[in-house]
Amino acid sequence: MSKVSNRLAFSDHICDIIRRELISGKFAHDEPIREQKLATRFGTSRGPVRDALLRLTQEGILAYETNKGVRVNSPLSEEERDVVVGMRLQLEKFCMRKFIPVVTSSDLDQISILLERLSSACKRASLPEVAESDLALHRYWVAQASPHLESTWLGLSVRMIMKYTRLSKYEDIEKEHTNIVSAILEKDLEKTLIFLEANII
Amino acid sequence: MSKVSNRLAFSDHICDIIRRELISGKFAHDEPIREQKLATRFGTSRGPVRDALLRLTQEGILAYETNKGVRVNSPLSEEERDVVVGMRLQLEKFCMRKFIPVVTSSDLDQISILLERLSSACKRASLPEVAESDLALHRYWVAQASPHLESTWLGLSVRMIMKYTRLSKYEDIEKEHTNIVSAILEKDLEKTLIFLEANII
DNA sequence: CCCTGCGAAATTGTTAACAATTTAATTTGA
DNA sequence: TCAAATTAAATTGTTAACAATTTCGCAGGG
Repeated sequence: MSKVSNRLAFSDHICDIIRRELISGKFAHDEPIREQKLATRFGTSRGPVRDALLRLTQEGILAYETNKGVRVNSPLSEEERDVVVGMRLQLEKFCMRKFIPVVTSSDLDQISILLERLSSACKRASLPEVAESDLALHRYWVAQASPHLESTWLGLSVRMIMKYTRLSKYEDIEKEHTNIVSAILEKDLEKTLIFLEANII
Repeated sequence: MSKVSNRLAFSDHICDIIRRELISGKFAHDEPIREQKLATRFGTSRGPVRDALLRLTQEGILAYETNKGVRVNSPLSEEERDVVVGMRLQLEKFCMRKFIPVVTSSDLDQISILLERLSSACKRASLPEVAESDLALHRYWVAQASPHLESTWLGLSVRMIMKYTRLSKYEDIEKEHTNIVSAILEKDLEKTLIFLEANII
């Protein structure tokens, strides 16, 4: 029997792993996802897998049909993606306005670590790690500024990133986030928002 | 190929019922919600109840802690609510722009029925029914214009409505929606958007 | 060749039991 | 008396089995 972490339930772990794989394009669009297959792969029963799939359905990554299971949702249209980008930007700018005035040195340490992870992933040109550490960095200030809206933010961001074709230019991603973080270090709100807008497109 | 109506899974049903009760304020904020209690109430086992609670957690209505279960999420701050309102408005205006040019007479029939149900609920001053039919009406054009973003819209709308429903005047709600629908009937996009902005606040 | 039923296999939906963890109630000791 | 330790109860996490439903292959007839 596998060892279960104190804090995390199996279903949380499975949810994160599948989300990461969906982001990095491991599954094709409209491909059906079988509960038993994932259960045996993770060495659990179907229960936790089912929990994870239901949550990803609510995030909009998967689509669910009664008695037919889940499949990878079809991609957003260009127009739909533009709307999602606008909503995420609106949300994340709000979080940044709340965050910057109250940022602590501990926050800056954490952010530096997350940025370093992202830079490293960019240098290695590892798509899954770039996508994951990109989200993790943004998620930090969202969670700090407004934990209530963290799940809303995650849903928008994941759907955005799934349509992301820009992810091939790793050096741009690294530069954009370096700019954002250094603006945060200076506690320069306006500059931060400008770099955010340049990044979230 | 005509689509036969699928029997709804029990968890969907439970999810809808609990959401409605949360919207109408049946549970206090931070009140813990027990799986077994709901299971016996609905005459099922804990499985479907758990599915429903996890989905509502992802919508942001409930908050989840490992090994401690779910509780009603604390209400949004004024600022957070303003952001959510802005995001929902952005999304729903997009849907309306897509919807109005392609609206059919069948759509107009459906909308008229939904508006009538809302008016009736307003006249009876029945909070749960007002909240539900309000959402159902808006949901119609969202689902028609962009089914991909329907779950995103639902999450935003439910969190919005939880914060203010009890303060609203029913006659205002009825009038606002009558205005929106008649503008749709005239296929007047600009007028519709104006009435939408007056309603989603 | 097509297509219509008819099973058989695969898959999801639900349940009850058990394990792990948290919460409470009670005991114990200073 | 109060607080820490301990035990008991309640609650969530996980599992395996069973039921309901869908999907697929295939035979038979037009």
